[in-house]
Amino acid sequence: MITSDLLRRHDLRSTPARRTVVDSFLGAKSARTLAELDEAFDGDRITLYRTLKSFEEAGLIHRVPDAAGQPRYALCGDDCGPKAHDHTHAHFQCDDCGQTYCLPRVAPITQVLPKGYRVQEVHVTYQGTCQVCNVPAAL
Amino acid sequence: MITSDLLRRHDLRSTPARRTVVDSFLGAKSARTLAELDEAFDGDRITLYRTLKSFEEAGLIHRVPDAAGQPRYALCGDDCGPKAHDHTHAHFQCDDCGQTYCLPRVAPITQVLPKGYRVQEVHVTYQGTCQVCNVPAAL
DNA sequence: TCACTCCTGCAACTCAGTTGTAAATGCAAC
DNA sequence: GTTGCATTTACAACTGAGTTGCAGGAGTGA
Repeated sequence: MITSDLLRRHDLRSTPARRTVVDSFLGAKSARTLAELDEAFDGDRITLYRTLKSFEEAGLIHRVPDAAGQPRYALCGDDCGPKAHDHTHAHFQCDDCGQTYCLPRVAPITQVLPKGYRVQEVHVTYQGTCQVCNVPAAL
Repeated sequence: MITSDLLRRHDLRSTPARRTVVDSFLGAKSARTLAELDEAFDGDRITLYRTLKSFEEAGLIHRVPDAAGQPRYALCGDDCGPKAHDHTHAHFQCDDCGQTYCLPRVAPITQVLPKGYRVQEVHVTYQGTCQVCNVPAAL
């Protein structure tokens, strides 16, 4: 079973609650808010918080900064684990459907910085209309 | 008086509470968290919330998205007002001192986006070491 | 099957932020 | 300088997000 494997690969026990959360991520192509995850999760609110924390520590998911400051969560790539995270990709937030998508990696754009600044990470978030909502109604 | 003028230019009444908040912004070159503002503010917590909300609506300050999702506030440029905001500049968050600075405008980097996405705004946040903390100890 | 470790759910709590309201204050008109 | 009105401030009370402690239950390896 894919879900259980995914959990075990990150040294996480396979429990019903955790499988529900992972399935919720696998079933959605965009980053999930806590409210969205809570809706698909019939267990305790505290369990969800702890589950997400465990997932984050294990490198299974990562937190996506929302334009409004609201936290969102998305599945990590295969390269991520408890010791190394690679989240230099950009995020796209759609004003129409409200979804947040992970985009391919951004090219470094550090040259615009004034002298003296040393950059470790770059977070880029686009706001606009996504592929799905941008399709003309005629189609 | 500069502080009062700044308030009146944005159609805001000049009150002691507001002058304190504006002075706190003028005295700091980096974006302020609510906690930092609250420390410099001896009035009511609720007054601070409402003051910041008024300032934001009047285009005097803008909200800066922190890497951790914590809201920060910074003074707007002269171009900003209640009707138009121009916040296409980037922000730099220092891992050493924890400060967040507004940087010059970023060049558009929309070409990395897959087809079908229409971009309205780009939020760029750098994380690393700022000018001040990056100075070698020998200096 | 058993024992141990980790997970889950419950209760209780803290803290950030909001709403309603009455009193105080700023500011413009006279 | 005084007055009146609109706005601002402070207080009380509330809501909701997130955390902590703990006991019981479930997963996993021997």
